[in-house]
Amino acid sequence: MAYEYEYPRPALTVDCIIFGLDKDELKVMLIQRDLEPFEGRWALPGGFVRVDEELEAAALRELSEETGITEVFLEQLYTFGDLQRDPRERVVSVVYYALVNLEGHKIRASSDARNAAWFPITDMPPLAFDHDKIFDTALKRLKGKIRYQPIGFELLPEKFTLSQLQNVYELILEKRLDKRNFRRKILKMHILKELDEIQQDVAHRAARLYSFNEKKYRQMMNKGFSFEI
Amino acid sequence: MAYEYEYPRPALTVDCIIFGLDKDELKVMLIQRDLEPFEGRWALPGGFVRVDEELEAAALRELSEETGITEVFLEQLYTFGDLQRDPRERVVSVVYYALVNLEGHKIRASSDARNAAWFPITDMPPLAFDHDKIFDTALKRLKGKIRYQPIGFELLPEKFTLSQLQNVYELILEKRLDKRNFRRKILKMHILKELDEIQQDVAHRAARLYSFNEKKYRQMMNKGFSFEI
DNA sequence: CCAAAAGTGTTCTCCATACACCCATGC
DNA sequence: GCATGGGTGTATGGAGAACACTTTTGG
Repeated sequence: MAYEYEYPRPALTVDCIIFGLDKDELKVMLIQRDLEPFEGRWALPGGFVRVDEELEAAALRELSEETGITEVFLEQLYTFGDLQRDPRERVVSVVYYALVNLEGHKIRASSDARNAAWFPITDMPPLAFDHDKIFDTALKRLKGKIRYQPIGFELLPEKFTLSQLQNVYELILEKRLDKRNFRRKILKMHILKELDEIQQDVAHRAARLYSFNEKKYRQMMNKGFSFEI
Repeated sequence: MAYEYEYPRPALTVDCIIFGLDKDELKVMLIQRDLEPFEGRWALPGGFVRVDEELEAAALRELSEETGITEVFLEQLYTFGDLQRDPRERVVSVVYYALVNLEGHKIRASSDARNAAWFPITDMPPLAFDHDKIFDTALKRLKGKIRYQPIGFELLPEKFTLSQLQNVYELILEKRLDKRNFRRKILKMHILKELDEIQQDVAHRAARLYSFNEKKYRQMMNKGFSFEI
């Protein structure tokens, strides 16, 4: 079956840039291409948007096909449309970024035959298409956004310690934070629920666990509260 | 000439939401549709992306065709792709927002037969398609962005008074600011050039004129300075 | 001389920052 | 008992917020 249009149309794809926290490292999921162009190169997962499919649904589908993840923080990043970004034809790509925790979910590396892997953001291979540019844009967005929206929690398991949370901020902002000041600041916001549980299986004093109180956060947002680290 | 594809493709458009400052009011440019669907309704200017045209170039072309403006602040806002946003067929729209000054440039209301006009953001008519949603998104972005990026200047003529600048912030943030604190804060950043000129033709004491020192701003940005109101 | 907006300093409060030691636990 | 990270308080400086009057100019 073929479709006819009066004017040529750009192709429309979605790509996903999936950030995952693995112990003390921030990583990105990449897929090794098995076809030309850029055969053998690593690339962001993505694919065509079906004509009867929402953009976000397409991103979720790609994400689920590649990683098996279903519940995840997902947000539109930017739309990339440079004329030469794909050597085959004009392709405009709406890019979403996702934040996941690699310990909480058991994430399979890949669901199909393609080779998929997590790469530390400090040690990325050269990417196919304009995906290096997309990666830079995503990282910049992440750095900006984490300071004034509570997305740091999305990278952690539901229950986490304050040190883990601080570690997320230090990784993304690329600077050391003062432990006492960080704790005072984040606790003063009253958006964390202090649990009656402690860390397990660590070779030192076990830390208290907290969870993000999203309901409270929404209530406070509606009253003009503004998150800021 | 017709083009064939194996799978149906969504159509791709750009829309522009153009904010203009007119005296003490923030306005948006709208175009009255002369065709179905939504005949007679007001809508954001926009049109199809040509297959050999950059996204931003398409936005600039629409903008120039509708307003005659060529040099203008333009930035990608978001990509809207809801299945039912256009009743005729699946249309994905990459939306850009622009900031212009209505006094500096002589902006014609419209270049073609279509009816175009500026509407105060506080008094908008119901819009065609999902353009109400786009408008809300744009306004939210503007409110967020103006606080930490120097885009307020884009709405003013090259030479402006501090009161005019304060007025821009008050309009967009929808709150009154203290005159002395505002002046102290903005001047302390050293990103304004104090000109040897004063306001003309006002029925009261004439204020000093300033201009935005973009070069200095860039230099400071590279040294880690961060703008914030 | 009146109306309208320009321009200007000080005080107080609060928050960000800097900083070091003892505690609990597992091995 | 030792290594490892957990957990805690205070002092200081700087920035934001609140606040009112005089000056300049045109009409």
